[in-house]
Amino acid sequence: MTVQRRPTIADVARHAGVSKGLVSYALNDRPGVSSDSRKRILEAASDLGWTPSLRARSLSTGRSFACGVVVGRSPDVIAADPFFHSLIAGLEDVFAVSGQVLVLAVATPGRKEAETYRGLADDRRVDGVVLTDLRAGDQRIALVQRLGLQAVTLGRPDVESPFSSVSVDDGAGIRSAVAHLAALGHRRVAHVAGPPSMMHGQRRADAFLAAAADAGLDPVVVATDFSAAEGAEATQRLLSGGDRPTAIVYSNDHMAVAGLGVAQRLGLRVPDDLSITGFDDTDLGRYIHPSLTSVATDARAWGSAAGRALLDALSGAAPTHADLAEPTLIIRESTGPAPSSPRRG
Amino acid sequence: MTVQRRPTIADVARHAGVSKGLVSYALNDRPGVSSDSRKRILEAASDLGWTPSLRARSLSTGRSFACGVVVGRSPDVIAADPFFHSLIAGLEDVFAVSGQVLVLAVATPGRKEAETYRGLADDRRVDGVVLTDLRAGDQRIALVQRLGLQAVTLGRPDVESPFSSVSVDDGAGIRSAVAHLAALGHRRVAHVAGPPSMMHGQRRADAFLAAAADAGLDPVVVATDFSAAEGAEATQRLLSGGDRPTAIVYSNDHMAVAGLGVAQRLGLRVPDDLSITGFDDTDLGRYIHPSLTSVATDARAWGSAAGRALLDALSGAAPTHADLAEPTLIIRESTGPAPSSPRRG
DNA sequence: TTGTACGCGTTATCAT
DNA sequence: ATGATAACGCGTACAA
Repeated sequence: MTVQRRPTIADVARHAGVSKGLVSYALNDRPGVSSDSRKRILEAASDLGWTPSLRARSLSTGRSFACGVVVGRSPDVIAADPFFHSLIAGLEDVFAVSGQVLVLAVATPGRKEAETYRGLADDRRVDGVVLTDLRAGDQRIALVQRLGLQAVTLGRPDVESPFSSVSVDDGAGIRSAVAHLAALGHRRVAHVAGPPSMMHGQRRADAFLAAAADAGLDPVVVATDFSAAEGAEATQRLLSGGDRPTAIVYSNDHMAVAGLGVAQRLGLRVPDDLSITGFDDTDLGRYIHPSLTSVATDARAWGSAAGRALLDALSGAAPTHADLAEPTLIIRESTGPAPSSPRRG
Repeated sequence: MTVQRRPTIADVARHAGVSKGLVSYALNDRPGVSSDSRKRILEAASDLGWTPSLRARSLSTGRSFACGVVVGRSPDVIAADPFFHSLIAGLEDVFAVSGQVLVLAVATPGRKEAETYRGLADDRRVDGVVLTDLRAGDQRIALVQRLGLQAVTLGRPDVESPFSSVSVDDGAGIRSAVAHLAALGHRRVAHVAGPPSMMHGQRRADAFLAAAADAGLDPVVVATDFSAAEGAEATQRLLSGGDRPTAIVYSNDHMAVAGLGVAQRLGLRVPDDLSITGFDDTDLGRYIHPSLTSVATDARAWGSAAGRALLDALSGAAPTHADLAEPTLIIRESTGPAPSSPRRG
């Protein structure tokens, strides 16, 4: 009675009457194997049901066959952001079919981001990482490079980077929102932005100001940390000030929903007194009342594009810079004609 | 000029003047090493800055030092559920300090759940998994056991299980919501439930019915898939029917917010005409108008308790069954006194 | 084409 | 009781 043991490469070699090394060559489709031996080897392998051992391969190649995402945002902010789930689903779409695995690490106040990357790198728990929420002068790029990891950035960094990037022109999304509002007759428009330290926060704010200038509008921008709390607070400030905007463009849906709550609490009707737009087109926006006009990006497609770019880089490809389809504005009930000005009414 | 190379156990052995094997024994605190040698070995290791190679250890022990979470819900449903982020943060709190890594896998319609578990298991990408969203007669328990993985379940399964479980009495949360509504004078109350196939969906529905019976209320339950879309649809049905409820208890916040939208669209005032309660106490509930009365659970604590239980199991501990603190009802603006009945008004 | 050394920690076996 | 030695896992790379 023989113990059920997983077949090793040595078993295959014995079975095919060749050496271990040759088996490895044959199975990796490399030259230097006669077609006769190759056939015998492949046959033996399939006879025995052999599959390579991940851990042995890992030891001899130094690769881990895993990629990582480090979540650096505070749990509260990220917890409510559907973007990440979609992104991760997109990454998984790609990783799953290529034998990679996705490692998710959370940087906490206690364990800083840099340490988290270092931890993943010095055990080489991952071969590469996806850098999300790019920041101005992002230190992580140099860090990750120094740690010897591959990476792909979501969006083009503003610093020198040896890594591929996959970008979405979220500025275009903001521009279409502003154009939509301008066409509806709004003049005094506000933007509840993300933090200027985050590139997409800043990029959207820049796009907002540029689009407002183009349309000859009177813009105002308030920065937040992307959380519902700060979104609500910013809205409160904007609406209780003297020269109140008639439209607010939010940098994400989450803040837009919170802002809607604030407006309603102040007795303003949306969109009659105030138009609002979100960003991300989350599921919920469709069902609230009024339903939310929002900029739709395809986070899942973004994730799979990023995953592919990372895998390419891991197999030695040169860095590339891909631009995904422009986001589109989904117009719903939360935007409407600007209220006629008090002077005219 | 010598190449900078990571010190191996052989280097430590040479440095300490002993054999490789003895070094391993010493470093793993195993008997058979004289205190003198042990001291020399530990010194040599720290001199050289030696740390064990994860991949070598992995190869020789067969462990991967990673744990997995397989997300089985459809991306749309999960994308909006903050529960997972908090859960994962809690798991990471524990894993990070114990050298484990969290592997996140997403089961898609294309790649079924069972295959996903199998994929993780036969390369032994993970040593154990966290089973979330337990289902009635959950097949995954037998599957995971057959695959030779350790596991911990979130909630007690209704089938024989060799694994530890960590539970939250979400039924108590629902009961407190129903009691709150009963105290406000509501008689005709509805529950927009999760799917009966999911244990927490069913458990909450059961708790709702039991609590309603206790309070002598007139209950109705509608099952959904936990999505905003079905939550909205269920609400529409409930509110356009003849004997309309004066209060709706939702099985999650997401559906409650969608339901709120539907009610407002129908011209109902919340809470004057209709009271609603959510479950999870998500961030957003605080900021919408009216703010949402909701059952608060501590998903992060749940995650870390589950993580600890899994690690214990991996180091050979017997299965345990832990119950976490009961969820609490956070009362906000979306619940109020029952409208006086038409007959009396 | 083939045999063999290598990567590296763990553990079983054997010697003192 | 201590310690050394060698086998093990398994794919890869290189010299023969």
